[in-house]
Amino acid sequence: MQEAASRRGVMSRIEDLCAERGLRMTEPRRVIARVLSDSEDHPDAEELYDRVKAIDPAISMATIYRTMKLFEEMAVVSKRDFGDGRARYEKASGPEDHHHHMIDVETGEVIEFYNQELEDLKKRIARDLGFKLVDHHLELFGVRTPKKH
Amino acid sequence: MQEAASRRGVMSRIEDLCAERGLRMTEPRRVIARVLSDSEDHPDAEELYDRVKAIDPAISMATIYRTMKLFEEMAVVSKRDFGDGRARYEKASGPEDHHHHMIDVETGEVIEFYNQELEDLKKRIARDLGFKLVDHHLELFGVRTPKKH
DNA sequence: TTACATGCAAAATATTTGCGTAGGA
DNA sequence: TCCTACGCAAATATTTTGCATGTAA
Repeated sequence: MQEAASRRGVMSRIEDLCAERGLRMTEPRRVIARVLSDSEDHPDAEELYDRVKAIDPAISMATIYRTMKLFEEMAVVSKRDFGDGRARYEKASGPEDHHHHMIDVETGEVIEFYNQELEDLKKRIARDLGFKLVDHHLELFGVRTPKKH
Repeated sequence: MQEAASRRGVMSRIEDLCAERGLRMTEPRRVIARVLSDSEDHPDAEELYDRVKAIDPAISMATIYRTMKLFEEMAVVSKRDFGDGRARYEKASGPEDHHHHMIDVETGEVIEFYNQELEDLKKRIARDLGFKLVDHHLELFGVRTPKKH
């Protein structure tokens, strides 16, 4: 298990990153950063807004979107798309922990997975096409198969 | 090269599929099916609308969306997401030709590729997670690397 | 102090839907 | 004929933006 953000004093990992990169750390950004740091799922803007409002009700939806765009540009969060019409966000992890998503099309449940073979293969495919990989998304959509007995 | 749709008489491949599946073949559906059959790229709704209007100006945007949803449910087209805010469509290909997309983040250029190793790996990952794969999306985002000299 | 971030509300985008009419089987 | 698809326009849903004000550095 990696070093827990909440045990490193008052600042979350995401706050650290923002500070390192010279961003002006305002109250809304601090709150949003902490909510993201504490989230283990894939909230959309509305869901983030709810969680942030629970801490500081003055923060607006516009700031959620503006901050997500900022954090995304700074590679602090990743934007995801699971096929419903809205964007979802999760804290960015380094290239050494680039997981993907298996989506249960019947329940909407999202399972994260990581596969080293896949990581290697993707890099190889990109290189063969003459590209350096900047980002990549993989979503698998499936139905649960009954357990064999 | 597979049998060209336009040489099989008046009906496009997509029209065939619709007929086979007992869909009422209206004029708008016929036109949209042909536009899709003739498209080798990944048009969004607006772009499809333009191409369709060029053939029959009476066809509305609502019908584009309604028909895309219908065709998607019938597995006649696939919906794609390349990270800008809109859905893109392309004619569905069988599981034996499931290609993916490499997107040049600097130019927006989209390159299709196919990789059998990747197909096998994805199926294996899904199975290991207890799922049967229904659909899957992979997009690689990258920058072109200068040719070695 | 001063540039930049914020809240609010309006705008822009993308997509869906209700309703009365038209058209395919 | 009869059911369903269609066009139109209004409605939704999501995300972005202009502007006046507030605030971190």
